[in-house]
Amino acid sequence: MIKVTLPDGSIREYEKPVKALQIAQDFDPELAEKSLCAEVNDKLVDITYTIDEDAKINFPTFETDEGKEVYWHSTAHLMAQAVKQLFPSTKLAIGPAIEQGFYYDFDREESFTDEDLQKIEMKMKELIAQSLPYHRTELSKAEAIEIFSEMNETYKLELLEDIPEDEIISSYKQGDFIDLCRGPHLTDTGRIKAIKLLRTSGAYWRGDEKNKMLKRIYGISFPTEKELADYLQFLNEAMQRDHRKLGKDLDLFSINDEVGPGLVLWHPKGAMVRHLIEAYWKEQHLKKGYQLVYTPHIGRASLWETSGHLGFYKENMYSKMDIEGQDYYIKPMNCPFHISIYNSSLHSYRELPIRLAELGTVYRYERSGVLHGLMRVRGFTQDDAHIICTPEQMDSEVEKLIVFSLEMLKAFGFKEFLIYLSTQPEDCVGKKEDWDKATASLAASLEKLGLEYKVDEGGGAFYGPKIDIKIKDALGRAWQCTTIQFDFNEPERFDMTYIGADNTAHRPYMIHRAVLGSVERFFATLLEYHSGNLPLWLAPVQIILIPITDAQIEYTRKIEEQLLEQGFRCEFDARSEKMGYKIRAAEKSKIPFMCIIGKNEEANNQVTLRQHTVGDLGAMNLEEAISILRQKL
RNA sequence: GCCGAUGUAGCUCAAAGGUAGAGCAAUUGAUUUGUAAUCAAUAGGUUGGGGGUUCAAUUCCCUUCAUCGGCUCCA
Repeated sequence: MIKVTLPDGSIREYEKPVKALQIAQDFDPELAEKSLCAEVNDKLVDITYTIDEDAKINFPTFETDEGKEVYWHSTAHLMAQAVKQLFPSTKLAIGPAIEQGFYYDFDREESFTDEDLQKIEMKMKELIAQSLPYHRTELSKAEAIEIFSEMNETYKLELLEDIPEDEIISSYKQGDFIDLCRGPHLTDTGRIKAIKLLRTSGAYWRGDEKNKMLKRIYGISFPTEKELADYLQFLNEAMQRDHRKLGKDLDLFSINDEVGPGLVLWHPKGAMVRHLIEAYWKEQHLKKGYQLVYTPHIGRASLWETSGHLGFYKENMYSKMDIEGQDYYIKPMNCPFHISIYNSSLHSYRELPIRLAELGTVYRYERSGVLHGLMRVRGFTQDDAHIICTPEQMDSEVEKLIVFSLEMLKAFGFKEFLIYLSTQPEDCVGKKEDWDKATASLAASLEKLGLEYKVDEGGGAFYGPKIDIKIKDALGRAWQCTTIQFDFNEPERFDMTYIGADNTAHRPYMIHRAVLGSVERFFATLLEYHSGNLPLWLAPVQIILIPITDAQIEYTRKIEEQLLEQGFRCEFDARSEKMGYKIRAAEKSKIPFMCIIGKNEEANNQVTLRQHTVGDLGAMNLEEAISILRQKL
């Protein structure tokens, strides 16, 4: 007798071993139709899997992450089959499902062209029409090696080497195509309804740039054409809200060839937004007990030797410059300067924690291929601070910091965050017990605050563990903003001390932290998040004044004066164009409010307000208009 | 840095081995307009840079720079 716990919690008993699919059909025929695989005791298996003992069972559909993963993974196999049929000499590497779709890496001399992709897509559709079953075979390692060496799939053999001798290895076969794979898979290729190959790229074998560069094809698939069309539409919309496009359209910033790649020119409107972000940032930091500092952009080589940057960070630093025979470097980080400020005088434990904050512009070498709009640049401004505290203060400082960071991000409208805790890497400085203590402190704070987070095992900096908070861009790519990092390295190197209650010198703890991360990246994410429709308090131009005819220019000027007096940022469209034209222009430049003034308004001493994307709010007197505006601030 | 694609007017895009064209934006003039484009005229480009092939290159080839999509790395 086998007891099966069904998705709704009920239990059904079977006399004999039974296939998952059968259970699904008995439970809910509609679900059985839609289920892509089975989840037996929290392990994903084929829907054809036979259950021979008591089990808890679930049936993931495409609506679930597990279902999508299986669906896309099977599509990756299908694509590989098509590629092998069209280009038989191609060797297979790996082909997993990813967050949005799947890819497969191939070893082939030639690159895949757009025409190749089309051919592959056509071939995939043929194979879909044949509804080829995905057939699972379990093998010993020796058998697997035999099969894949016969096929000369050297990458698969390399993968096999890493699998322990006694482990059961599985392969999946559909039609004439066989692949080393853990599974599970769909029942057959006919389950895949709508496919699209999206792009090609290069990718190193096993992600290591010392290895051969393979040819990767990315694609996606869906159970219906409609879902595919929706997804392509989403990609299209994402393009519209790309910060690089918005930056150009709204004249916020540019990156100029002659100035240099990765170096940002902030145009007046972008600079206004940045100013507003920074002003808010400063205000908040002062409220939280931070002290503002300013530090130079370059420092002597000896400073960077003391800090250790010339040892461990040299690859990201620009080459030295010579000043009267002395070597100087442009700063990739602000910490040595902040520490120098701390070290400029003696500190008592009573002064701690000391929190030194600076919007510090740093320059880091980034390889040309990684630059990306404002998200990855070579010169950027960190909203940096260093918290120097006693070991006892560490917990409460970390906790305050997490709360503060989330508050700040929420103030700009962000609601969803990805939080990571990165732990001790192999190469690192500091004692293990310090690491454990600091890591535990970070984890404890996150848990105390009830925040969900992922642990990035060994992902810490070499000088300490850290918490990172990431925000997603328009395409769902996550970008790091907040980082809270312990530092066991620099307090030692700079011999930082404070005088304790016992009147002897002690080594303080130091936390590096950036809440927004970099102003450039944060600004970009902010733009994408709001699709360029910045909240009123951040909009570079808040109100555009639109006189309907020249006759109202004088009256409109008076209104403008009063709005400016009230602290609003205004623009005036005095062109001799029709109102509709000016409204269109204002809508396109995403100005939050329009103040439209014709002869009626002037006669009644009123203004007409129109809100961006909302429309006409009607005529009212100026006081009313101002109170509406104030409410939106 | 590596793999691939791209680079034409401020923006979006055409064309083609015989020295480039449109729409929008800009400028000027006319128009004085009631909630997403009034009309006309003008101006704007050594087709990213350098080199080569050719009688002729913006087009073909090489090289270099930059951008885009990834890999790798990170704020």
